Amino acid sequence: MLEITVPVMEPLSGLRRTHSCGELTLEQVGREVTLMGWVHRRRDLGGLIFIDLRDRVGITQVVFNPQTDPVLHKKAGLLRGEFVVAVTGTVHKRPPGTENPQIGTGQVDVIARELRILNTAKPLPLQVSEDQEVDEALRMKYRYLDLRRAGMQSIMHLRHRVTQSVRKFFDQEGFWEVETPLLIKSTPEGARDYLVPSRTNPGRFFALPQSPQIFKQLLMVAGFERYFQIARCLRDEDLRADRQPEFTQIDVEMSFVEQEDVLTLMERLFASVFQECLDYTLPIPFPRLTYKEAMEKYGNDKPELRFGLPILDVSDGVRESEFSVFSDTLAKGGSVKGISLPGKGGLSRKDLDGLGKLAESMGAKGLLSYALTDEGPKSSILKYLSPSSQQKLQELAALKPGDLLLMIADETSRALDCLGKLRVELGRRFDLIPRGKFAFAWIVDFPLFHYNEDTRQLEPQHHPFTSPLQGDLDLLDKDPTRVRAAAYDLVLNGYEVGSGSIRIHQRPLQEKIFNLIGLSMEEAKEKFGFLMEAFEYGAPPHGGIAPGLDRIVMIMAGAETIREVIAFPKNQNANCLLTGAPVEVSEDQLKLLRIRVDQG
RNA sequence: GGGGUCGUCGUUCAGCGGUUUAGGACAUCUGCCUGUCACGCAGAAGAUCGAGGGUUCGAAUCCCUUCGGCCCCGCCA
Repeated sequence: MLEITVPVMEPLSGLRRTHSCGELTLEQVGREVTLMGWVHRRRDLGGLIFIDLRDRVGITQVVFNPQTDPVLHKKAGLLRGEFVVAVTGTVHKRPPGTENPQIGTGQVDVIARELRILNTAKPLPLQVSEDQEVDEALRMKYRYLDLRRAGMQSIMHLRHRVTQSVRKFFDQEGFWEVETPLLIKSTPEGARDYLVPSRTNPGRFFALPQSPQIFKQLLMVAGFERYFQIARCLRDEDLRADRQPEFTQIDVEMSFVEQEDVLTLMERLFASVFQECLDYTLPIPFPRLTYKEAMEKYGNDKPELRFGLPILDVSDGVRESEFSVFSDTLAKGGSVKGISLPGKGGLSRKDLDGLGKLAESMGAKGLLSYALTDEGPKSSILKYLSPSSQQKLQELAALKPGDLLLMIADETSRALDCLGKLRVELGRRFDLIPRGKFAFAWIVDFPLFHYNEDTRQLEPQHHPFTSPLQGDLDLLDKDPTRVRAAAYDLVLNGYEVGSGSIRIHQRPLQEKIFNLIGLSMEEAKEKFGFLMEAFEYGAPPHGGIAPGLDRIVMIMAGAETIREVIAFPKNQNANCLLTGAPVEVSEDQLKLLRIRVDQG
């Protein structure tokens, strides 16, 4: 008898997989099958050996019996976690009482006739077969193992289905998928560019695209009319849980459309994608809020709309109060803003202090409360509030018995900002945010510009190719900060997941905007002359949007960070912990590019 | 650039100035086990407590510095 003591790696040599590990049912009983995959778990009972064989699809139990084939059984005893094997055997109905209802293939097992060990595996730095939390740095270093785990497989499969669903939708709608260049001209406005030196043009550099913006507009000038691209975008900026240096946009541009056309198309896109990929019916149309409404009701331009608790202006309720925080704030033109918390009037002093601390950490000077308890109104500033003030306050906040009103008095924008952050945290703490809900919304009527105090210069809120709203054109000269843009953001569960606009398609207006943001005619020509020239050869009116694929999939998957939905993400320092990139390069490489590194 | 937080066997977690020879679970190794399915049982090996410095009779534990991970501010047209 052949004595096997160490696993020998064997070739496939013609062996073909007949089934996946996820598809065997009672239907295949009696048939000989060949499965290939990884040893997920082994249960060596001394006699019988059970192997859970895993592939991308599922898990099938393979049985090795020492009585039917002692040599094979001995070989099976050498198997360890994550060995790669091919098994040929017969599908059997499991003996009664040994079925496993937890897996789809649990009615059957495969009695092995042949086992080939295609590769071995060392003991693992992280457990593929278990769903425990593992240090993220370790996951990144061994990302190929991390990606084997069920959770990551299902997320990456979801991502695949989303991109396929997006492609199908756009194809049906008559859009052409076009690839735009990765090596492009650097235009240092906005985010920092990743630069690529050109060996054939020493001393000159390409930039990697922050988005395909200009090229998709040129495609409209080219008469493509409807374009989309699953496009990689690159920005050399600092990272966040929802920001990676390279990320993917569903880039879209259309000719002969107005804002409404883009919005409704996107609503149909996401309704279709969510239905197909999650079997979730999105209510359309999505709610639309103006930028101003969003700021006033939710304190930011990407409101979390899975729950209510809008911010209220209660200034009128405390206008007559002699409490100096109120009077001073209002005298200086600030506001008193509040959030009404139904049923939370019974919170203890300690709870309220905790919320106060929280508000302070969010930039508030303090948090004031007013509660309607069983024993009547309760507030640390009760003595400053006359009965009529209280009456007014209760009306403004629609307070019912048992409710709590939290207030911040400050410069209006700061009060809104703090309450906006507080609102979301209150939603979390009091568990007001429904799980499994997807609340899309549009934010519209953004200002075209914002004023940068440091540079004393108007800057585009979106980008300089955004068209002003038709009705606000006359304000461009009079009061540019009041000009609204034909721009729109798509918001989902408190994340900005897309941003778009109707573009400028006429040279004179484009020149005017460049001028207003302080770009001289020379600079404008130097940077964007080719675009303005294109506008002179019959550019159609056009507009578009670019939803962020990573963020949307992250939210669909219920993941906490964008890294969870990217196969090989960077860490917070924009390093790849798996490959070690970025790395220093050799003197020879630099010489070829005529680059010297300042070791500073 | 700034603020916060974490770092203990391969993994995950406990220990947070002294009954610690740093403990459990999983993984690994050895033995037993023929219907297990997170198999079970018995045993073994495995950790200079991220690194460096300091305080102390005594430091995984307190302090400082530093490195690394994560979260946030700035930044992201």
